[in-house]
Amino acid sequence: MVRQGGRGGRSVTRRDVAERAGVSAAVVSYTLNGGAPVAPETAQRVLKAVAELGYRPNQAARALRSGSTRTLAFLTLDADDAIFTNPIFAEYVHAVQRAAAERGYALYTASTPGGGRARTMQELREFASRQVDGVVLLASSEQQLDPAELDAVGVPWVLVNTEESPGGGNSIGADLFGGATVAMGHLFEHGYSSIGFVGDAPRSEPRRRAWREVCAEHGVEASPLFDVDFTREGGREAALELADLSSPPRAVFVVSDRTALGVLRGLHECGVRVPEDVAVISFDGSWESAYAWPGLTSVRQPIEAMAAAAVDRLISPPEEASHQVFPVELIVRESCGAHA
Amino acid sequence: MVRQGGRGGRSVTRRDVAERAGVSAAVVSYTLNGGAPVAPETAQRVLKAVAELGYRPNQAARALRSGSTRTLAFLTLDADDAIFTNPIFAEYVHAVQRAAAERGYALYTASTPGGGRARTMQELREFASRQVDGVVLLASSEQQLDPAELDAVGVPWVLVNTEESPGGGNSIGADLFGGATVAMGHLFEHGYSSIGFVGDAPRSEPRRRAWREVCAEHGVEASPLFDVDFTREGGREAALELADLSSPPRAVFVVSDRTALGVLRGLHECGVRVPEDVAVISFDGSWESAYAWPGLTSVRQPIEAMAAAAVDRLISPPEEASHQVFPVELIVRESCGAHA
DNA sequence: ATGAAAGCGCTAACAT
DNA sequence: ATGTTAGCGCTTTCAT
Repeated sequence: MVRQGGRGGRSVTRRDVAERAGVSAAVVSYTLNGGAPVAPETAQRVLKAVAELGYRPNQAARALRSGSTRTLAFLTLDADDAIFTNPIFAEYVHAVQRAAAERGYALYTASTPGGGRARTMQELREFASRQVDGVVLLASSEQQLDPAELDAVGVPWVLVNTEESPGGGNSIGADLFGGATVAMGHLFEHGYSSIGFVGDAPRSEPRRRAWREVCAEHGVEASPLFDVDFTREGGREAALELADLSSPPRAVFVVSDRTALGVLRGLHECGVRVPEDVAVISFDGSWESAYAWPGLTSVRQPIEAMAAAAVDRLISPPEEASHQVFPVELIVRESCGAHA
Repeated sequence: MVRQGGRGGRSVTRRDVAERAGVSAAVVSYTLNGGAPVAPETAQRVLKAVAELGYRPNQAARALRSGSTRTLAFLTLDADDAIFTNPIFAEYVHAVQRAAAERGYALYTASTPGGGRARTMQELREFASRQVDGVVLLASSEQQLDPAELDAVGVPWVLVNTEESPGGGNSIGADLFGGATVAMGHLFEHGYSSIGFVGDAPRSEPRRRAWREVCAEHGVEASPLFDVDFTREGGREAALELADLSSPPRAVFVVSDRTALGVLRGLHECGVRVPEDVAVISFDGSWESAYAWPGLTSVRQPIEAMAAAAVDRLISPPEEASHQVFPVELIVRESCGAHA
């Protein structure tokens, strides 16, 4: 018969340890949490008893008492499967998980499968009732959040993968505009003078803005624009359209690796060579970009640093909420045709 | 000033609700949990108060009292980055997360970055002390677990992504042997008669066994064997080796999509055409395989079904521990050269 | 340096 | 049908 869980009154409690060590229950707590000085010899006995009994403090009780569960949550606000379908998102969860673990926090993960804002708030309240110490929200372009409404739940939160929100609040994002500018500059530098844009981005979106402005600086028209889904299939469709054009652009800038993978696939299908016929440059720098064929030149987002910053913000909230921008880095591979 | 969390004595408790609804605290509980009959009209008042106050039961208190947190944990026993680097693993976490959510459970995720068995046990105990109701362990080929040791922690567990363990315990896995047999059969059926094997698998591993046996049935030598890392880079190295052979095999069976992606990449680098020069068939059926170039023919693992089964096993443990095998399905795409 | 005891918010057994 | 009450295991204040 297998013992079923630490529950059911079977498990070792602080009382058992106290008895075995011949001290009061309080001393066990002191020894373990350093709430008060304990004689070295006493501590020794307590620790021995803890080890012998295999005692682990009941975290539910600790949480009830202290108000903190030493737990964070990660909430994906995107379409249901984005979190495992978009490698950069998967990397984000993992990085947050690691950052949390390093600081002694456990991590809940959840997603709101297309439920919109109401669903997000519901999930946030669920985590609040689970007494989490903070929530990392992975932004989606579709879902507009209201900082005030978020604050009202009473759980510290930070929004990642986002631009600065006019509503304020704590948020973290990569330097999209800067990265796209560098990428576009790289393309022009290497002699491409007709550059298309692939992605699901509104006119004002930083990457799209950078595309337009850098084109303007070089006196060429920013065109064509492929406004497609932020998925592999979206990228593939853009490629098919492109291949059908009478005078296709000589290069394309794609908003994300996930979409770019679809572009690559679509171009292959049509027999369009990369980079000989069309050069491709992309954004994210996920591992996927490294093993694509040809290797995808991409603007790398510093996921680890951003994840760590997000966790730190939750654990020690800054005086004032703000948006934090992280620098990006162009990783040159084969798809842009400029590889050494 | 932002309110900091549901903790700190600020939050709404069952008492507040009781007062506002003009009932005792117990009735609030009854209304919410159905522990006892409540007059419809009273229930109405309670629910109204709950809504007005935005009350959510404190889960720490509930857990302390009832012993159940309605929480599961997902623990990856693999190299640190496998969970986001291997798409099929990422899909697994997500599927478990969904299955758990559908049943009203939250999910912790964690990984044991190369810490070996001791680290795993430690993590398991950590979850036990957090009063989780069960743990899904995602197996790694490197780490051998001892069911008895696992049981001793006192948390229900189930091992997924594994073959039957001689030590017993609850486990779940896909029909590796059957799937590989079908894949190999498909290759022979389409006229390939020299088939290599790429993967990090011991002699007795089901996929490798199937490769050997099906080759034997067709009277051909099972060769060459590329014993490489279970990573993209491993696959790439195998491809480079293969391209260097004086008489390379006409097809290869690769143990996983992740490795196969590396193979594809390596073959492209060497100018080896797929499937014209070498056909490739793989295992997992992750989304990655669909958008590879050429589309990867792969044996699809029923991740969702296995994830759901894992969660069900934890929530309602079977009388007797056992290993459960799930059927797989061959998805034919371009890489095997047999696409319609 | 150590112990006694209050109480976190909840569920459930028992009383009405 | 509703109220009263005893803890769940812990941290922490206040005594000693």
